[in-house]
Amino acid sequence: MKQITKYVIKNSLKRIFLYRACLVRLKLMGVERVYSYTLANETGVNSDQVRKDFSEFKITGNKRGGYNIDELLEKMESIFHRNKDHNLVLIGMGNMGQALSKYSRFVQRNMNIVATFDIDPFKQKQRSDLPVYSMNRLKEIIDRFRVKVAIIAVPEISAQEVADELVRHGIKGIVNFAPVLLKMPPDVVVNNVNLCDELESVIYYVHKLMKVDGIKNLELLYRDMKY
Amino acid sequence: MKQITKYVIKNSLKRIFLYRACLVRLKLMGVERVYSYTLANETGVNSDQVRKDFSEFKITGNKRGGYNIDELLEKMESIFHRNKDHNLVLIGMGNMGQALSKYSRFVQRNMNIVATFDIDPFKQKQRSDLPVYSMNRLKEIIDRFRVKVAIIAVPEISAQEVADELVRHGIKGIVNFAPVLLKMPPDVVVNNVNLCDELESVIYYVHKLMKVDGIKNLELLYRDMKY
DNA sequence: CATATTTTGTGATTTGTTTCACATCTTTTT
DNA sequence: AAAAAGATGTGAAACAAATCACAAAATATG
Ligand SMILES: NC(=O)c1ccc[n+]([C@@H]2O[C@H](COP(=O)([O-])OP(=O)(O)OC[C@H]3O[C@@H](n4cnc5c(N)ncnc54)[C@H](O)[C@@H]3O)[C@@H](O)[C@H]2O)c1
Ligand SMILES: NC(=O)c1ccc[n+]([C@@H]2O[C@H](COP(=O)([O-])OP(=O)(O)OC[C@H]3O[C@@H](n4cnc5c(N)ncnc54)[C@H](O)[C@@H]3O)[C@@H](O)[C@H]2O)c1
Repeated sequence: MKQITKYVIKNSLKRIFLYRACLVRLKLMGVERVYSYTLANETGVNSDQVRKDFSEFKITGNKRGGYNIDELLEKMESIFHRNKDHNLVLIGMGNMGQALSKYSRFVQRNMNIVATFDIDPFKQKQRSDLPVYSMNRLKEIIDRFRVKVAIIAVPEISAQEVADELVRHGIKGIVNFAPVLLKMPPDVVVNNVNLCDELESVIYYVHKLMKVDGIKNLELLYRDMKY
Repeated sequence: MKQITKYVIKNSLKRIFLYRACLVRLKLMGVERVYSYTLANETGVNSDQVRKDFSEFKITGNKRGGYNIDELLEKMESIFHRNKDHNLVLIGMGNMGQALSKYSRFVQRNMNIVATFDIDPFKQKQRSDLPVYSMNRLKEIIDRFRVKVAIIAVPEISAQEVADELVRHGIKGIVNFAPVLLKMPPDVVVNNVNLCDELESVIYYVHKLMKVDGIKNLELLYRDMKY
């Protein structure tokens, strides 16, 4: 029962990520407690929204006293299952795959790429920080490290095939950099990251902004962009 | 007059990108005409939505006859200003920058990275397909190629500073890979691409899916994920 | 050429999200 | 200790997005 599988990160979840990043920064600066409007200012949303978002995720603070940063972060960590480590596999060690494999922030956030895979025997021989295996060791590694989430960075043409194999071996979540919609069973989460689209949408909005004349229209446009 | 600047690609715009990719594929397969439900099937949305989206972007077809693929694509090209070329600059030729600079699909979609920049003199000397300049040639290149949109792939710590410089030289749109919110004048469009967040959100939804028991809850979850 | 069929395009309706407004709780001040 | 001030948390209201439903148009059929 395969179907086109894709999802959009809910805006409220996106904002939660924003708040968290902001909290981490404030904590480093020695701040201990924040108010909804503190977070609002720092993240460019409004304070009602901050509180509503918190309410959606069952996060509470102290009336009048705001929120204790440590408590907030702890709650968020448990919401995002960051108290445990998450093992990942990365398929495709081309340009994109190499860059991702070297990205240290994944580890900082408890997401460890335990191994990478490529069909190209040459790529397998290159030495890099992470092992590059051939595809026939996929099952072994996924089982050994109990991997549930994979990153696909193979060419468009191979993406579906690779995704199918991943799912056969028990993968339940995929971040897909190939610009294709994958057909997957409904219990697999697929997040498509399409960098061309991200760029094009900026170009689109820039053109729109340049065409706008009056202040009125500008405000309408900002609304449109969810400013 | 700087402020936190960010925007979210409207879902309707995201879907338009989806339709276009699908149309390109169908055209290659020799298909000439599509119906709203064709696109709906291929992209996993429903056909009412396809028509509503088209209506939002002033795209029309023939009653009973559906849409002619060539006409559709032409209209979309003009909506996205793809009839003209778009020159881009890329700042930061580290792991991410290198990968992006080699991504051929940008060019296929009329987006040309005309030059890249890095403060590291060593990076400037490496030979690559694209020139790697020092930052003091930024203005010259932006002016010469009438660049309006830039890609930031420098470390978090330098991103704001680099963005400020870009804006001083006339850049109006930024795709920012550094995990920081930029403070920008309101007439600059900033699209933050945060790959950690993309991954974490998948982990989040995978956990949610695994916890779900009944079919009922599954449906609720799908709704939540904008399946 | 009249009738049946199919598909678009869009108001009307439903569903979802954001903003508003204020009761409630907590801390500070007098 | 009472009053004032400041912040949260959450229904209600306003706004936005998605789905429904159907008239209107185009094509096919007999
Ligand atoms: N390079 C970028 O900046 C960039 C940006 C956005 C998206 N992408 C997308 O990411 C994907 C990879 O891009 P890239 O530039 O790294 O391409 P690439 O050609 O450099 O790398 C692809 C890698 O995948 C490997 N591969 C191919 N088929 C495979 C298979 N069946 N199983 C395992 N490995 C396989 C190849 O050996 C190669 O190493 C593409 O879909 C591309 O569209 C790339
Ligand atoms: N590598 C990844 O896969 C990845 C993924 C997502 C996001 N990012 C983000 O992208 C950015 C770059 O990541 P990276 O892995 O390529 O880092 P990197 O350290 O490999 O590269 C950064 C490059 O920027 C250059 N630089 C530093 N300061 C500069 C300045 N002021 N002006 C011009 N150039 C400057 C450095 O010389 C270096 O070449 C970071 O913000 C990172 O968080 C990277």
